Amino acid sequence: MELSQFAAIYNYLIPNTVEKEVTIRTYISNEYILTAGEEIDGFYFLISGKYFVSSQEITGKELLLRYCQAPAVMGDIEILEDCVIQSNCVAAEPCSFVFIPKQAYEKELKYDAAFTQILLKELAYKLRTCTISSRVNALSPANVRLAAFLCTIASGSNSKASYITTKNMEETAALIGTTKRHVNRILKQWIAQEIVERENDQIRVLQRDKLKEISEDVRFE
Amino acid sequence: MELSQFAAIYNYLIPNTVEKEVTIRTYISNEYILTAGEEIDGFYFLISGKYFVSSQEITGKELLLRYCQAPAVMGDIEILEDCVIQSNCVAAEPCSFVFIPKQAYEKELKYDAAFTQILLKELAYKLRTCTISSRVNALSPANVRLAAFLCTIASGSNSKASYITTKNMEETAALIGTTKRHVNRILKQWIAQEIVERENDQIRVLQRDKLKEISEDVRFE
DNA sequence: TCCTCCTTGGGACATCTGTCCTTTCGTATA
DNA sequence: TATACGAAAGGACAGATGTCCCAAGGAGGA
Repeated sequence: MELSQFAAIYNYLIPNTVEKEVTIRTYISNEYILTAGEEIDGFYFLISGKYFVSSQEITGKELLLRYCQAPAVMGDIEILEDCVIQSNCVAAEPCSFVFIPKQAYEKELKYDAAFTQILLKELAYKLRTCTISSRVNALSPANVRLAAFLCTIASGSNSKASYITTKNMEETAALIGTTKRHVNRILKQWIAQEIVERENDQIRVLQRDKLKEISEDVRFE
Repeated sequence: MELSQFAAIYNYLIPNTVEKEVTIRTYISNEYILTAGEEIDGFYFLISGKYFVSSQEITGKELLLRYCQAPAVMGDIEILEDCVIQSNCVAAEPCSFVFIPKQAYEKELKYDAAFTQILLKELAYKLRTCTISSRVNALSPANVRLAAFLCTIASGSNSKASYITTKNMEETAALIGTTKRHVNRILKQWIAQEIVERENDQIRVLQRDKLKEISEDVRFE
């Protein structure tokens, strides 16, 4: 989806913030934006920041579905399918959104051609990437997924070396669909190969190229 | 997505078949409808029959993405994202579609509110189910996926006992993301438990309840 | 300071799954 | 008929991954 179209929507919506019940919502790092199982209240158009989407099985197992940066929309599935929130959305860094209440959409935007085109493109994009990651998740072993994960979250940082805090290994492991134990196994192997090193609660990427090689073009975005 | 809305579209489109370049396309069992990597020529609205969608990795590995029955649409991702065909679509039984050429869509339907709503709902539905199956494929072991697969393809048949032809075990295995060898292992175990039996090239389901239990509510649809 | 609780890393083992290979069997062909 | 070829089942083994558990270390409270 092209940013220019998104920008058009933003420009259209933001000036009307007060009058049309359209507001800006902001979240801090690690804050839950949406929680699976709850009711959706409207559309969220990401303006800045990144968030990640994960979903949970009945068993409690979690899985990273994708990382999102602008332009991105939350709430589309839920409003269009009239269902509860399907996945957890958590801010990966400070995020701000243009928020459009569900009622405002139903009343004023549902048959707005420009708005619907934006939604269509966004949904098609999500579906295509979901299809790709579905295949990848199912067919790639855990070390490939872990490498892809590290590449993804390290993508914003310094290109020479990056530090990744592992304050919560349990959750990190769950996000890529495996266990802490197994992540440790993989890391230990990479440390032996000097691809990464550990220090306190940080994983430092030493050879990003190697990680990219291992991840085989898999990306969570 | 509700069938009634789909019916409305069909009723709207079909009478105009000749004038508007809208045609009916039919396929026999096992025929390829769309092949990944080729160009899309239009929208396909399923009227009758079932097809399945699978995708291939560079490695040649295949994975079942979903089974579709009416109402269902093919070509939406490709046209909206302007990309080549993302997945293979193969008729599971004789299928017929209302076919709308891409140009006809661009010219006459792109800003048609009713048509856009149909697309939106279909995309949202696909995205939701893709999300679910993504998680399931990634987190469920092969026996759960195989049970789900058998339940899905047996769902149309007699409820007491069903026969499934395994003319092509290799492909069946690939579809659920594993190998023929492993499928055999699982089947052997189920035969010992009298959940299924094999005869010639058929798998006969003896205890569908057990399979449903094993499949843990996983469905490819 | 000492105790307790929690988290983390990793050992041991079981299970899941893929790869390779052998045997068997049916079919086609000389 | 005998031979050859190929598909299918399954044995053997290795690697990937999950489960259970323990020891070490850090944080917080008595």
